[in-house]
Order: sequence, then structure tokens, then C-alpha cells
Amino acid sequence: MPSSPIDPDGAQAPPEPLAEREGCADTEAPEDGLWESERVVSEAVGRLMVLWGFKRNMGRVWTILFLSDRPLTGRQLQERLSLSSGAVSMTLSELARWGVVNKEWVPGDRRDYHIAEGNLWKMISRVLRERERGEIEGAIEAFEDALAALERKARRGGSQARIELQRERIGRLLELARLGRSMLDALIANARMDATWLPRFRLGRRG
Amino acid sequence: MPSSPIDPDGAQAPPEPLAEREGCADTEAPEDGLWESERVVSEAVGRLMVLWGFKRNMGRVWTILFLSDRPLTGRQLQERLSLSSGAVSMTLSELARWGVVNKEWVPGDRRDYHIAEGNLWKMISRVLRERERGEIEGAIEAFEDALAALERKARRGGSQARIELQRERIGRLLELARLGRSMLDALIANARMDATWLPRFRLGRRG
DNA sequence: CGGAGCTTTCAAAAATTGGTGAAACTATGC
DNA sequence: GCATAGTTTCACCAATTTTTGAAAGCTCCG
Repeated sequence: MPSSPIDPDGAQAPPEPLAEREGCADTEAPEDGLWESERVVSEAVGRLMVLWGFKRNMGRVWTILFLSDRPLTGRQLQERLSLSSGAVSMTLSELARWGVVNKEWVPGDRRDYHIAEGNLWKMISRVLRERERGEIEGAIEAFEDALAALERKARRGGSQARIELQRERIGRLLELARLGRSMLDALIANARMDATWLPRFRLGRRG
Repeated sequence: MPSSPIDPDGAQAPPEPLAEREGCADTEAPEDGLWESERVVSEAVGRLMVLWGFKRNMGRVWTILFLSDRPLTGRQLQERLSLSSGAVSMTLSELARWGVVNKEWVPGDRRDYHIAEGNLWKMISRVLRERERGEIEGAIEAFEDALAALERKARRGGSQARIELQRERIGRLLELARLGRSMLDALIANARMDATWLPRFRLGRRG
């Protein structure tokens, strides 16, 4: 019966039901219980996450879950990544807030099992929508406000040359921000429409 | 003769050659010598720069220069943004390393005058090319390395199920990263080709 | 030259961010 | 209930990043 995703008795090295045990011949870096492939990918994803403004550990934890063939407990993540219990807990709840990691509820087991969201486009479009999109929206509003402030100043008098220059340049920033917004929206719409999507990407001139 | 970009005698409030003095009727926030429009835009750009992994002050300084109708000295930036002299100097040299601010050399004036790069696409494509592009390239290589490590492990024996799962999932990450790379390349190519470019943006399915 | 006026450098301070681990808390099993 | 295994919270600590300001360095003028 598939009552439990893993065999609950072997906390440290749970026996695998169908295959031989995992640790039999680790090519390299067996010291922390991570495969070389897991180590390399989790570091790369961690760096990408930092580039995106998230914490490195969010990327690392997500990757370990994504590359695991079974749900993992907080304890297991803690060991594999050499993190404190607090860090694992906080990282997991942040990941959960972004919807990229989910808990699996196993009756009769007090541990929480965690699973990575496997749909990459779903994850990405969600981040784009909630984070990038909001940020660019805020910038657009700021630029619009600035243009309004400029008109107020123009009415009250001031350097016409400077006002005209700012009008033009803030206008360009606004135009650029709106372009960015529509690019994001296009990405998000496509990602939502078809998650397995491997697109051909094109840019064309206006008209 | 256009020997000097501004009248060098009025350090604090240089007289404008063609228009009336700027400070005559500031609508709001005259305390730091910034117009409301400048304050709002520089904050917004500063936030966007943080999102992109740069320092807030880089965005603020660039914006003030971008919205100025004449080159500015370090001193003037220092006053307008209430920064220390060191901060201004370091921020300007960072901006210069990215090629988004240039110095104007005025013989017979010991001050440096600074001008913002006004070509937004040039700036953006440069950042995409040098920063994002490199980062994603590194990730692609890491994923490829991880797949190779996985094959080594497969030959030496190990959980076939886990190896197969990782092969598939790392493969998906790799595919996604390659897609991101081609999107970046498309953006960069278009931005280079035509800097005033206001594109229509499209995504289409493969095939 | 030597002084005036700016800019740059850099060590130290301040601020921010991230991580730790023990205590508090929660959900089972007995 | 109560003990137990696991999770979350949080005050504190460590590492990193940012900012400061004073000293050193330039450049031009007289």
C-alpha cells in the first residue's frame, strides 16, 4: 500500500523499494551525502536565485527537492545541505510562500515531507507575475507621477528648457518601462497557456 | 564659444544662459535642491537597479545626470543626493565601468563633468550581455557538467530510478536555461541593431 | 614652484543580511 | 493526558555590503 512515500524506519538511509541502495559507489564528494550532480546543480541554481534577488539557500533547497525521487523531511535537507534546523524551516516556508515547494501530509507520521513544484514554467511565471511585474508597475506609476509633478512645475514657472528635457527623458523611461511590462505579460501569458511549451522566440519591429 | 558646458563661476547655483534661474518657484521638496520629478524618478530607478542587482545609488546618480540639462560635477551630485564625497566618486566610477556615465573633459577647469549615457537600449543590452548572459552561460555549463557526472555515476552503478529521474530533470533545467539564453540573445541583437527601436514583441509556439 | 579646488583612495564604522541554536510549540503514539 | 519526535520562532551572532570622512593625489593658475 502506498501509505507512506518513504519507508519510515530508516531515517538516515531509507531503503529503496525497487533499486539497490544509493550510496554504494559514489564517484565523488560523498562526504555530505550529495551526489556530484546534486551539488553542482544546486550551486548553479543557488547562484541564479541570488541573481534574481532570492536567497542562495532557497535555490539550493529547491534543487535538492527537485532532484530527489521522493519527498524529503526537513531533517534530511538539513543534513544534506549542512544547514541549521532554523534555516531549513525558514527557507522552506519562504519557498512555500512562493508556491514552489509543497508539503505532503502523511497520516501516521509526524514528519513533514516536502516536494518541489516540478512545473518550471508555473514557477517562473508566478515569480514574474508577482515580483517583477509589481516592481515594473511601481516604476511606471512613479514615472507618471513625475510627469504630473513636472506639469505642475511648468504651470508655476521654471526653466522651460529643463522642463522640456525632463518631459522628454522621463517619457522615454516610461515608454521603456511599458515595453518591459508588455514583454513580461507576453511571457506570463504564454507560460500559463502551456506549461510544457518550448517556444520559438521572436522580436519584430513595430508596424 | 562652447568652451565650457556650464558657466564655471557659479559653483552652487550656476546661472543658466538662456532661461531664468531654476530655483524660482519649486513646487515641493526644495530642501535638497531636487525637483519633485527628479526625486521620484531617481528613487524609482534606484529601486529597479536594486532589483537588477546594482546599488541603489548607482540608479539615483545616473538618473540625476540623465535628467539634467547640463553636465554635473561630483560636488553637485553630492549636494543634490546628500551623499559623501567618497560615495559619489565610487558610484561614478562604477557607473563608468558599465559605460553608462561618461566624463566630459573641460580644459581650464579642474572639475570633472559627468554625463549620463542617454541611449537606454545601449545600456540595457550591455548589461544583458555582460552580466545576465554570463550568469546563464555559467548555469548551462554547470547543468552540462552535472549530466556528465550523472553518466559517470550511472556507469559505476547506483540507483537507476534516481539516476533516470535526475537525468530527466537536469535535462529540463538545461533546456530552460538554453531557452533563456536565446531570448537574451534575441533581445541583445535587436537592441544593438536599432537603439531607438520600439518593438512589437511576440512569442509563438515552436514549429 | 606652491596654493586652490576637486577627486580618489581606503581604513574603519555602520547598516544590512543571513544563519544559528535553544526554547517554545504542535501533532502523534501510547 | 503525557511523553516524544519534529517544526517553528526569535533573540543573538557572524559575514557581508555600504557609507563615511579624512588624507593623499591631481590639475591648473598665477
